[in-house]
Formats: sequence, structure tokens, C-alpha cells
Amino acid sequence: MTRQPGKPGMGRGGSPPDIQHAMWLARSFGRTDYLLLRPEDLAALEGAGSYVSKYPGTHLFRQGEASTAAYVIQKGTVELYRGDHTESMVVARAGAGSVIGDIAMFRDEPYFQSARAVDAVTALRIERNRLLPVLMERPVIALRWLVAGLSQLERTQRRVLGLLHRTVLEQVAGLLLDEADDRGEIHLSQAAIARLLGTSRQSVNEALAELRSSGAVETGYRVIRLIDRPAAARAAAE
Amino acid sequence: MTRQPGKPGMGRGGSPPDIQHAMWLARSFGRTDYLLLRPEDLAALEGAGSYVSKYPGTHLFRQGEASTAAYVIQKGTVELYRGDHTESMVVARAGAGSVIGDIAMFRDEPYFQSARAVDAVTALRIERNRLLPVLMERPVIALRWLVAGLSQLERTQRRVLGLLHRTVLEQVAGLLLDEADDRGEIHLSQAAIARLLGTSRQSVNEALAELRSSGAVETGYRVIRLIDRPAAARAAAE
DNA sequence: CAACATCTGTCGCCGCCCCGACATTCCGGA
DNA sequence: TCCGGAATGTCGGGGCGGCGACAGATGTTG
Repeated sequence: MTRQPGKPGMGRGGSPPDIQHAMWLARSFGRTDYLLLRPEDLAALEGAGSYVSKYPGTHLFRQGEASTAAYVIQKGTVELYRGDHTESMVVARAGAGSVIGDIAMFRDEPYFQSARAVDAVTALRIERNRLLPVLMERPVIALRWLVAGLSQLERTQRRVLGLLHRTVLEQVAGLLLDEADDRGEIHLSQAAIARLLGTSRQSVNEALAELRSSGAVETGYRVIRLIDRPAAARAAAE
Repeated sequence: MTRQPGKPGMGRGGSPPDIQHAMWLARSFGRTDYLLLRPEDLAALEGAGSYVSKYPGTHLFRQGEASTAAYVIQKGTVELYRGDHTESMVVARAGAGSVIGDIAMFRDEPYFQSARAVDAVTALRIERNRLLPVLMERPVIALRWLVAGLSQLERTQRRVLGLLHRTVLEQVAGLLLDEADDRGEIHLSQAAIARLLGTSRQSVNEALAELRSSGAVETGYRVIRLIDRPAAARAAAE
């Protein structure tokens, strides 16, 4: 996922339907292009909710709360995690275009996990009571929503496979390939990587040392640079 | 779950969206548990596909094949796995009401995993070309399909959490609680359990020995009986 | 510039679990 | 009924990785 250095501090309330927004929404619902979202459908979805802005570290929702709404992320990255204050396990990271909180909302159960903004995040918040009629009225949007959910499911299934029978070195290499931006840089602390993989910081460090000594990456303060992509891919052994 | 008996025929073709229907949906979405697509939903989809029967051990589809259709399981259990002939990793097990193969089909990619019948399986096979019109025409079905997919996603997320920082003993205990039938029996070989958890048969055996010595279960040939559910739950440490 | 918080890099200990090997038990088919 | 395949039960060796500890490096704040 390419991360854009967008400008911070936005987030106004009611805005006129924006073509930019429409384009973004159209892109956000999966890579499939045989079903096009028409402008009026987009407007309907936007009209059913409102945009919220979150500072880094703040929560969109917490596990156990009543699930009254779902969120479509427009900008930024959100970390979905579960656990108490002492130890938390990261379930997934969600970027622009991802839908979060909809599972609990559709099933009318408390949120199963917490959602915390990693950086500056803006998201479209849609209440359950207002979403269902829209989805009933506009099957195209329902299908788009479906494809988004299924894409998330596939990513999670890949993660299960990544956790099974894979050494920490392979997992780290795979994560770096996933998370690198267009300049081949990954801006994550080693502790953050460890929490993403459900492993310990020390093991991540050891794996990075291995990759460094083989010339695949360079490591710095809060930044890792991919030097030799093929070498990293070989270490990931995918 | 009590089901409204007086519910008339759902959503016929060109009728305007029904708010009543939306409200009913909102109420009925809770507590769907393992029953994902319900029999009446299946009936509505029957016209778009045809039933296929599979003997134990045969495949509904294999990873890498072109994804032309999705399947809704009507009876039996299907194992979704990935890997070559030497070593395979089980991604999930799917029972009656589950939808499989839809991810790849909607995204128009080859199947990401293989689906093999564990026991005698009958499933409704639906081609993409015929499914999409039905979903467009009947938002109720589309929403149920959506909820089915999201439920699968939640189960997979739970599995991720189960793999992180959980000892084999805890995982085995959790699986037994999940998989036990109404008589408290689990009909799986220890090797099958091991493949489900991505661990080794010996470790599963050791964990079962532990549970047996603590009086939580009894073990037999291809069968495990839950004797003390609370004890097993304690061992699972959920 | 100094004090502080955070992050990186390493080491050693120890426990869980993978793996190979083997004996034993159970079940189904000829 | 007998036999072969499959499943269970157990042991020991070895390795990966969690955990605590600590030093040095790097931003950050007053």
C-alpha cells in the first residue's frame, strides 16, 4: 500500500458531494472493475454517514463497546487489536479503503476488537440504522461492501498461513515486502513489527540482523530500507 | 432462534425497497452463530445454480484453478487447505451454510486454496455469471451473503488470536470445545487435529495426555469425549 | 546543552515444540 | 479369523524463540 504524505488537519462537517470523494470511494471497494459504482450510489453512501478525524493514538472504538457504527477509512492507517492494557495482540492493520467495525455491527454484537489510529486518520462513520436501508436500496453498494469484506478475509487467511510453520525470519521478510513504500522504506519500530507478528522484539532484531548481514536490508532508527528485494523475497521463502 | 412464521415471500423483482424488510433484517441479524446462509436463503439461490455431490476425499476445487463458481455447502464438512502434496496447511473448516470459493470468484482470480470434502458433501454450485444478477435483484440475499462472509472473517480473526501466544495445550482445549457435538464427542484423529492447528501429532498427543490426566477428557480411537467442560475451558485459558 | 524517553543491538538461560523412531492398539476387509 | 494399514502412546535430541537484563545510540524536550 503506498502511503501518501497528505496534508494534516482537515475534517470539516457537512460538505457537498465531491467528485474526488466519489473517485476515492470507487477505488476503495476492491480491485474488481466489472461492477462500477455510480455517482448516485456514492452520494447515497456518503449521505448515510459523516466524516470523523482522529489523531494518532486515539481510538475509533474499543473492544466490548456496543457496535453502533461501521467505518470506511479514507486516509491513514488503523490498527485492529485485542487484549487488555498489559498485552495486546494485533489482529490486522487497515489502510485507506478498508471497512472496519462492520462485523460486529452487522451481527449486533459488541466490538470484538479495538481500533486505534496509527497516524492521522479520517474515516466515514456510518450508523447501522442508516446503512441497512441504503444497502437494501442499492445492491451495487452492497456488492461492493461484500467484495471489500471478502478481500479482508483473504488477507487474514494469508496471515494464518504466514503464522503456520514459518520462522520469524521468514515472517519478518514477508512483512517488510508487504509494508514497504515506493521508496522501499518501512517506517516501523522493531517493537511494532514484533506486535504485528505476535513475536518478541528481540527475535525481530535478530531476524533483521540476519537480513542485514546478507545485504537484503539496511536498518536505522525507526526505518528499514529494502536494498535487495529478491534477497528479501528469498528469505521470506514464499 | 425463533423464526417468524408469517414471513411472506421475500423481495420479488421490481418492487420498491421495503423499509419493513430492512427493520426485520436488522432484528434477525443477531446470533447467527454457525448457521451462515439459512435454508430459505439457499432455496432462493437454487435457481441460479445446481447441486453437486462429493464423496469423502474428493475435491470441489483445487488451488490455482480458474475460479468460475462459488459453492454453498448444504450438507457435510469441507476442509480448505493450501499447499503441495507433501505438506498442506488447513486454512479453515466449513460446515453447512458456509460459502466457499466466493473470494476468488468475486475478484476473478484463481482459487487461492483447495477445498476437499471431509465426509459426504452436497453443495450448491453457482456460476459467477448467474450469481451476480441474483444478488443485484435480491438485496436480502446479498446482505445475507455479506454477513456470511463477515462471520467467516471473524472466525478467521479469532483463529489468528488463537495462534498467537497460545501453547498447544491451550489450542487443543479450545478446539475441542469448539468442535464437540451435542454429546461432547469429537470425531477427529489426532493427526487431523494437528493439521488443523498447524502443529505436530506428537504435541497434540501430549496435550491430550495432559487433559486426560486432569480428568477433562477421555480419549479413544478416533474419538475424544469431553468429560469436564469447565476443566477444558480452564485449560484453554480463554 | 543537559536530562530524559525511546529505540536498537546483544547475550544467556530455559522452555516449548518439531522431528525421528519405535512399540502398541484398533479396525476393516479378504 | 487373520492380516495389514492406520491410529495412538511415548521417548530423547535438538533447535527456535520467549524472556530478562543491560549497554549504547538516537531523537525530544525544557
